[in-house]
Amino acid sequence: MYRVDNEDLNEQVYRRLREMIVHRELQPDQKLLQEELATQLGVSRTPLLSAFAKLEREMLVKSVPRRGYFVRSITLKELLDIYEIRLRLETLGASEAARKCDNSVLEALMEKTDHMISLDAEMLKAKFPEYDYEFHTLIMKMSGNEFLVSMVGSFNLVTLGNITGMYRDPRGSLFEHKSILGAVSSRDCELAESAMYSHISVAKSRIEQYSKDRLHEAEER
Amino acid sequence: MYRVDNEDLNEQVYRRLREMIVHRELQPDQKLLQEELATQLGVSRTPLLSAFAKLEREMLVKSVPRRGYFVRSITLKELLDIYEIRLRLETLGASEAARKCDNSVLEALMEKTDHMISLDAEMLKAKFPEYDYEFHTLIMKMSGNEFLVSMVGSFNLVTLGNITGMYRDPRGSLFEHKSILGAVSSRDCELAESAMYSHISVAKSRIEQYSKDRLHEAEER
DNA sequence: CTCCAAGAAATTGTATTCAAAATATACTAA
DNA sequence: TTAGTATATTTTGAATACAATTTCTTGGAG
Repeated sequence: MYRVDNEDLNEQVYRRLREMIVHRELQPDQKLLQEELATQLGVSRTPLLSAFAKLEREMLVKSVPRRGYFVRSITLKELLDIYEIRLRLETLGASEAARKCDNSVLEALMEKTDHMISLDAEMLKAKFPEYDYEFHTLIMKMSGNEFLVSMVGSFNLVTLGNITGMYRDPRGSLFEHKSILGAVSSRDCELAESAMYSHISVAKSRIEQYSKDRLHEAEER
Repeated sequence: MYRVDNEDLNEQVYRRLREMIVHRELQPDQKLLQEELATQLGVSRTPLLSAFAKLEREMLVKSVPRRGYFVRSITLKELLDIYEIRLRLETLGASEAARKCDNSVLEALMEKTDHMISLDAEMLKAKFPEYDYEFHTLIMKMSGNEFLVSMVGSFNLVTLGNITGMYRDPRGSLFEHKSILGAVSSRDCELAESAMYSHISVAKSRIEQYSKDRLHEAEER
């Protein structure tokens, strides 16, 4: 019999570091001092290095040989590149989710979305990022394609850690989520796909707009 | 001044292991004995573990805590899931490549493709997998989206290691490659996208057909 | 005062070590 | 024999150790 619960230090350290990066406890471009981090996490450098290797392939850190590991900072171009990919992958996921839709998961997600809508502005702003990550992950899970889950998952993590300050009012997102869920529950693949497409397009335009504004600001000074 | 050439053991070991898996020197589901592999590669277990961590996120190995690392075997469903994703990602890549196309790379690739066509059947069969990997990678590079390069790259590696025996005559692929290149060089995004779409669709159907045949065979026995 | 060089300190990359867990082996009892 | 258990061996997970490299510091020289 296998022990599925078993989680080695590698994995724990990996998860914790990932969290620290996404939550900005570790700043972009910050050098990851191995001894310091190891002490802080109460482990040796060995599991840390394996965690770094994973995070590297997930674009959350970068390695400069003989210089160490650094939190990877994402440029605007890269962020848009990621959205271009999410546009392709998450539409696929939504379409497949509609095909294979599991009602129990779907209902729970609908309830959660309604619950979010009922929150007041401040509370919503605080809880939205986590919820948003969960929403997108669950849709991908419904698709039954594990690769989608893992890829979209890491893109969303990168996104999460990098769009601080460019968030729009989350309420709009929530209504978009509801239409996606509606399309999925009615098993309409094409509708689900297009609902997801516009949802992500909106977010992408928002980022483009934000970057244009910042450029403008810079010019005016 | 940075030393870009610098490649630490981690990276060397990672590359070598990846090669060994794709070339089937390490069989699917085979347990990766750390001490043995380390000795064989002339390193200690430390860099090996970092390499494993990377390969794990690349779906080439899987970790079973306290039991070790194993070469990941891909099921037919997973292979088809991968093709579904490639269909989405590589069409995006082809379209962007057509938009930003760099003629020097393109011409080299065209020549290489023509050269491949001129080879005799046996030679072609031997050299095709490597060439195919390069073709798809270069198209993604032309797109200018680094994430596409790395994602499609690892999918192609997984594919490469798992479609042994289901290869069709590569000559057909080469002609499809030529139409993709044609579309890219004429900067026609939509045509490039659809050419890539049908190219990957053909490969996908081939796999579906193969799996049906195998099922049939099994029933007849 | 600034720039550079030499030496000291810190940090990384990698090997080695050791404890804990898993696997294999040998022995005993039915 | 065969199953089950105790013991030995192997293997993993993780800390420690150490050499090589980078970074910091200090002390001139211009």
